[in-house]
Amino acid sequence: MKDFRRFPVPTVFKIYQILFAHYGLQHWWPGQSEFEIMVGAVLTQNTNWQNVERAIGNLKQKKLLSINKINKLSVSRLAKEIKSSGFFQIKAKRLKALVNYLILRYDGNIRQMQKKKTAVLRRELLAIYGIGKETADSILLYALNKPVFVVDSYTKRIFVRHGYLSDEMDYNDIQKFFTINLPKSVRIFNEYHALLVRLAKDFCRTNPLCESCPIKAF
DNA sequence: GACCAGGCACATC
DNA sequence: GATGTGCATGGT
Repeated sequence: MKDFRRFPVPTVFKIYQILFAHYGLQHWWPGQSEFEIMVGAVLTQNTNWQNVERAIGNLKQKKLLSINKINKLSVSRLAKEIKSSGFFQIKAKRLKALVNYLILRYDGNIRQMQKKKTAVLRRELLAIYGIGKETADSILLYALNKPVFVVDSYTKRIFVRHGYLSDEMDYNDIQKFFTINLPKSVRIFNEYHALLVRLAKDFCRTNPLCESCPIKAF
């Protein structure tokens, strides 16, 4: 039995406050529409965000960044347009699967989608080809404003290194850890995940031993 | 040239 | 259910 309450609310929240004080607002998710956020969530799978930005920029420039446009594109054409994001063949299929779902289930109307319950949406998203837990939760939190904590490899790495989580904990375990120990707030979940990514990019890369990490100040 | 980046599906045991 | 592998670009 894993003891998720070993580090109660004040600690997990305090770490959030420290990161926020250190880095400030991160303004996530970078994207001008709900659909753009969803596309970014798929394209960023195991991929540097800079490469994703190129791909999204290309789609925008060619006026292809819409549900209907992508629905009409062939997989091979779409793959060509998102090449810079890597894994482009498979990601083209994944994007097609996503827009197919949006059109079939919601007639391409994301506002309609937002009215549904979080648990229902999560099940639906996870059933789409190419959408796993992190991508589904990113879409729920950042595109649909649902209070779901997003776990990624950075989240685990950071909290394992600092001794708050054990290495054998999986996605569900880690998500539960944060959900139990934080107020259920879209704003906090949004900012916390963004801050962890910021910390990982900004600090962890050059300081693998975590020396002088802001989290250590706690 | 090696290594990494905001995962996922699928095969195999 | 756990573990291994393919997918691929662009920066460091």
